[in-house]
Amino acid sequence: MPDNEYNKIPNAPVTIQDIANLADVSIATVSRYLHGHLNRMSAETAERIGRIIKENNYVPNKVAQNLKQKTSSTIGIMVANVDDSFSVELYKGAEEYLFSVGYELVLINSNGDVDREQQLLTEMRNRQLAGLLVQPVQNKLHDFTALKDLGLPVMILDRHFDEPYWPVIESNNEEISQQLGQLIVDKGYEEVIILTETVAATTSRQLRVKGIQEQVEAAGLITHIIEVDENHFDGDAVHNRIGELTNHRQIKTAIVALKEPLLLQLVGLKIRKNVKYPQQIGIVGFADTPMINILDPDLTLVRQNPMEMGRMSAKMLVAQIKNDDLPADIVHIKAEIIEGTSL
Amino acid sequence: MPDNEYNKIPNAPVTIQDIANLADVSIATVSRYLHGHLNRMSAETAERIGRIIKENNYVPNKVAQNLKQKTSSTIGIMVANVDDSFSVELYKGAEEYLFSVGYELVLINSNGDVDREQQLLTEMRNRQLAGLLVQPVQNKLHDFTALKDLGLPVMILDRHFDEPYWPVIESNNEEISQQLGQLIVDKGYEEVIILTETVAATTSRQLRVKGIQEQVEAAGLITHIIEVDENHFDGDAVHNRIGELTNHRQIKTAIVALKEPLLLQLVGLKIRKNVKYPQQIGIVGFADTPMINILDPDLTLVRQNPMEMGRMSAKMLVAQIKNDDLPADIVHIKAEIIEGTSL
DNA sequence: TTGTAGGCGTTATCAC
DNA sequence: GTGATAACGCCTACAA
Repeated sequence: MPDNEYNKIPNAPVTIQDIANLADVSIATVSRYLHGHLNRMSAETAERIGRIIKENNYVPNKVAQNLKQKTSSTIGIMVANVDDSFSVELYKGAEEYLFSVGYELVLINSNGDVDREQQLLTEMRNRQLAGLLVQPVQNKLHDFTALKDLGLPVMILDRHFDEPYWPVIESNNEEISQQLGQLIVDKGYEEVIILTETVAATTSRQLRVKGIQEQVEAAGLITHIIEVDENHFDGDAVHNRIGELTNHRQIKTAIVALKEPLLLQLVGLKIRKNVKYPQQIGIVGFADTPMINILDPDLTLVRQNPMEMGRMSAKMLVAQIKNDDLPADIVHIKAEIIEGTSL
Repeated sequence: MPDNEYNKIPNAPVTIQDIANLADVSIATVSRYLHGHLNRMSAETAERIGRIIKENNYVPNKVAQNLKQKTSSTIGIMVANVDDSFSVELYKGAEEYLFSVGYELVLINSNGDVDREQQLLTEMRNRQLAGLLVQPVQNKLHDFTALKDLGLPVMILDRHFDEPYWPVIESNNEEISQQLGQLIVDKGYEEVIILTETVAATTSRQLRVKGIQEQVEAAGLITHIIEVDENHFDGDAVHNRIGELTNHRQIKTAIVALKEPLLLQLVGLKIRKNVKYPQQIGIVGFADTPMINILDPDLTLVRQNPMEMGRMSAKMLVAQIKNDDLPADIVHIKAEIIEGTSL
């Protein structure tokens, strides 16, 4: 049955064929028009096609385009935790750049769950994405090989694997932590408590602990690590543990929160327990949102630049897509220490 | 050229045709296998196909499936502002439900920009999405008609339009604001200051102001509205203005922040300026993240339930997709007042 | 139980 | 200048 009779269902999207029929040309000509090959047709034809496209509100079907072209202008970013503003900033940085160069960025959340990550990864495999930005949940990606086989351009954010395969964007975790350690030493602290989630789970935590310890222990200080579960934070327990470790605040101690939510908890404790900082106890932590400063402008903190990390990773991803080769292996985005009075 | 010779480029994704060749059956049989029609083939065939799919790590090409089926299992959610945890919670609630029923949810950010919203909307039109969740930036959607023509299932979150077309999920803004107004009256306040971004821009703000004013002015109190730009918050200016309005705290005044970031700013001011609350000045605000309570557990606040809003909207969207009809016009998700001591 | 073939909406290579 | 037409990978009547 020829297509130029009107047996369309209502709301059926208009196709290139519809436009061709209405304009009385072939779909090839319409396609040429759409791709700007206006020199290959008469001015009238072009005008007519243009008008009819406008009138009928025609937009090419991306799915068909993607199928044909075996790629799309959509890039995915799989973040570890949308609740974490760090992840959101990664998205924003990447999105800003990608939008400016004609890609769309689509976010999915592995929600800190490795199985979920695995599942989403397989689902993304056959999506005809142009590329993928991944902030892995842990130190390794499970579906590693499947992605490799696919030849899909990938960037790894905020973590790295033992065997690097894709380029990595990270904060200069070790370096900045050394600086922080040095600062703690310089300020005359006698002991250091590191408040963190399970250290072994991510490279960033490992590097931070390493950096701080190196510097601080070289100066003869003792470090303690308190590992907590962010989702079941027991303020009183932590407060008591800190009390024990500091011999009830007789020892001048710096407490370092390796992650913003933990720093927040610490600030909350400080307010509630009415502890006097930083005379005997100094606090400092990693934090990336401006918000925390609204609350306590005097906090000393280590500020990463997740937005820049997102932007840079997007640039490198596009480079991969275009050149089909890998730029650098690993790029460090500088974090900085903002000195307040809490340390 | 027949497809069963190996002229594939390396990394070319394996197709149903490849599997058919390797298994020595037709693609129809493989397709049947994939769709679980195992009764329509011999056990050996099924076993063989299954094995070969495993071995070759085959996953059907979603793009081709979508093109053929004219729909997909992907749902989009366009949020007004990823920086706002409210938007993120909407996403999470929707995602949780959709994931459980086999859809994927993909987030895009209009970033509070109506033009951006417009553009993304047109880009989404031809994406073969199964449905779309939208938290509009303002009281109206521009590309309204284009979406209508498409017959795409849509849910509107957190805003509503003058001419409702799609079902809406909202907080019970007016009702809860009336309750809040009553609470303020009951607590013996003499004046009310409402701190908000431009009221006219969104229905939720309008309804909140309306609810509070109704209740409070019925009791003879005066209300003042301070409209600020969240992104250029001038703490000192707001502090001074509050000072003027309260005759330098001689008048017992309740300050209501209509949005979490503004409440945060208020708390920040309170800390920095060392103002004594709530003897003369009470503060209360809309806030949705638990975080704010870590900082100040004594805050009285209005907590919406964005996660439930996301979940409910997702359910209703799926209902639309399945039944092709609209459930209810508008659903209100209850907010609640958490009483602390700050008001 | 299994295969053939047409079509989903595009793109692009040929022809004319 | 313009139009057929063969893919892209998959689904699904309809045959066999």
